[in-house]
Amino acid sequence: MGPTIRDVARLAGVSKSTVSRVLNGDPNVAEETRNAVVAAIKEIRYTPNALARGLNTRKTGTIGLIISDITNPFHAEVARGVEDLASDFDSNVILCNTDGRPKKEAAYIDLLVEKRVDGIIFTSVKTDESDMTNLRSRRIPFVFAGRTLPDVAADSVVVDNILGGFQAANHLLRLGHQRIAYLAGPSHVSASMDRHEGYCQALRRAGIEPDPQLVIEGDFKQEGGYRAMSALLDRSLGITAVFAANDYMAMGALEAIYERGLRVPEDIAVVGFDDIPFARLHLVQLTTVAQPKYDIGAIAARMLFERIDGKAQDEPSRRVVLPPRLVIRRTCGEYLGQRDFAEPNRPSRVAEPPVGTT
Amino acid sequence: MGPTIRDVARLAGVSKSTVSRVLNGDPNVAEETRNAVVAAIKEIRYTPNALARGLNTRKTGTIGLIISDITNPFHAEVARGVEDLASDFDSNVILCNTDGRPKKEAAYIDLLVEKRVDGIIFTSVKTDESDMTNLRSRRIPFVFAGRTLPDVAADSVVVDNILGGFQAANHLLRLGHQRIAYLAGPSHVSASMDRHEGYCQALRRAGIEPDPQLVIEGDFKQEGGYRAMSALLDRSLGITAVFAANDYMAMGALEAIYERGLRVPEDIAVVGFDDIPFARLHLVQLTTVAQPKYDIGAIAARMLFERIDGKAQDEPSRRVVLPPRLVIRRTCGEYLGQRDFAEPNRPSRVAEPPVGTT
DNA sequence: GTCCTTCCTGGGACCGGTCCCGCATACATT
DNA sequence: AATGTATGCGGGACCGGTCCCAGGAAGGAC
Repeated sequence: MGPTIRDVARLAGVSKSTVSRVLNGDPNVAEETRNAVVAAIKEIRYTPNALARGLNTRKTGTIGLIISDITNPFHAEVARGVEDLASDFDSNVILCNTDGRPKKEAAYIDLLVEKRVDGIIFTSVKTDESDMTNLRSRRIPFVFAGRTLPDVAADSVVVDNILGGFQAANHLLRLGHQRIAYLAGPSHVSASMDRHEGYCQALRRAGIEPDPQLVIEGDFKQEGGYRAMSALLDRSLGITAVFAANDYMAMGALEAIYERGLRVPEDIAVVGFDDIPFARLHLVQLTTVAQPKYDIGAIAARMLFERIDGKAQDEPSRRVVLPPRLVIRRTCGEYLGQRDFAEPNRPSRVAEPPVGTT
Repeated sequence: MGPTIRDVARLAGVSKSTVSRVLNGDPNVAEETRNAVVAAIKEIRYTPNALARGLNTRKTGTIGLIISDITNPFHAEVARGVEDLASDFDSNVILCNTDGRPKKEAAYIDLLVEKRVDGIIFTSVKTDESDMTNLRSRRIPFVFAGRTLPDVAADSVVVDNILGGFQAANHLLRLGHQRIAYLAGPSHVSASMDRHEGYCQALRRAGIEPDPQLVIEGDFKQEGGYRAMSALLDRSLGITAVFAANDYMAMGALEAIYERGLRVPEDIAVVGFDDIPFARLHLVQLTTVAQPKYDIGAIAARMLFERIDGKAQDEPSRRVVLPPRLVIRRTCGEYLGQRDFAEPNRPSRVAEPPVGTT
């Protein structure tokens, strides 16, 4: 259909090998020849066919991003980090929303393998081990962003969830709270477990034995946070503060609290996790533990490209742990009154991934 | 590297043509032969190479999605609609964030053309006409989602922005407001212009001549909404209500209003546009004009695939106009007190695109 | 002048599929 | 028995590039 490399060759009066050389910036081409080829390319508006190229270079310049739901602002921010970095590496990102369903995930992986993507980034929550070994045997590199799979030896970049949980609980403790509830995520998610672990550590360090009654499981969504908080309040357990495993659940919790005519933070203090955009809204001012969402994606992508480019070909798997950051706003009572607009979350230059090998 | 179709053929004792037939579900294959081939495929874990296939079928099963920023919840929702539908059509979506920069957009288009995507969906704001004619000449179908380019004859699906603007202003008018400000988006964006047009129509119908002083330009972002609203309030123009061209700017406006110690809706009523998730937060309860974001993406994708599959090959370009929907919450004073959780925004079955030809 | 490099270029196998064409066999038709 | 037709399968050109290999021309060393 469109013009091919042969058409260019014919017009420029050279062989297709030479055109190919020009296309790939081979220095061993006479200036004159190069100009002729470039002119011919312009003239017939030739665009190389990446399929044909990929067929024998075994590089497609495309990576897959497996994500549970791009509609979730946390994931959107991670995705943005991934895409920006891919763009720097002249790569494209294929977006795959799995809604956390293993079947969808497996189907997507198959598709990505068929398309011979250069690598895959996983953000989604559950992942089948057999898929991993499949990818491994096909030598398709992959990395986990924002989560990790205990048994799979693979590159990953995560936030220190234990530390984050500790920071959240510790902040509440130093404000004098003693009865602090934890709104957990689904029990199989390691992030939620780790945050709980940090919460327990903080309590124990303060000489308080964690009370299992104060822990209730949610689903990482607003509705679940609302229900969990409502249930907690109904039991009148003397709670004065609550730490939600993510901001969405904190949102639901706030709602439940306000609905009962209670005040935040006077009656109940609230801390979230993630620092999604809504948390910094003037009306909300949620105190929360911020994750470097964009960096998680960007660093994961950088690690992936290092594998792809063969720089880190056969190194052992690396695990980058990023620090969480407590952002103090209004919902715990230390509101300082200043505006707090979206901070620039797109570093002009993404930092090299901190070394940290496992 | 990996096993090829020849390996399968050898193992099954047939020719590669036959394997290809099995792969593509050709009925003219003996049951026995088919079984042998399937078994061979299983045994050596063969995965067809989509590059090789695409090279001569001229179909890649991949579409491009050009978007300004996936981090924007409006776009994320549209993207989700696109991706879900692509998935139904066994296609993948390549995500391209342009930040509205024409240069980035042009670069992405080139890349997508090189990869021979089956089609492209545009959501981003500015688009170079020459890129369009380029795509046209290469016979790569494309459709606009959520916006339209006046001079380019192409498929598009948009919300009726004039009607939306009318609904917003009309709602404020029937609540008794007379001095209604409009926080516009960038002046070159047709959506903002159209919403302004609807706003003017509503005012005129109520016998009020629109006052240019009450219109101020923002940037579709929170910060811009904050600045615009602050400027407006500083001028003491007797404003009792404000219509923001999108929810982000409404957020900023709310902030400016609260900062001055004014109350919403008692002192100033606020209406937004889009209905992004934050708008329904209990703490915010923003009255706004909802766009069917998911459907915009899904319908755009459906239209694109109709072009790709040749069903709508040479039909004239179609323009689908979706109705906006006024969602009354708290910020205008008709708060009814009921909770308002995320409504199910993923239709199990996406409606056929309403016919409507241009 | 001969030989060796270095630079530039062309030829052609190959990447891994699809698909057209042609052939063999089996069975129905006249 | 001769002819026609449907089914099942193999051979090989082709999609549009990359890249190895070989060869010619030019320049330097002896």
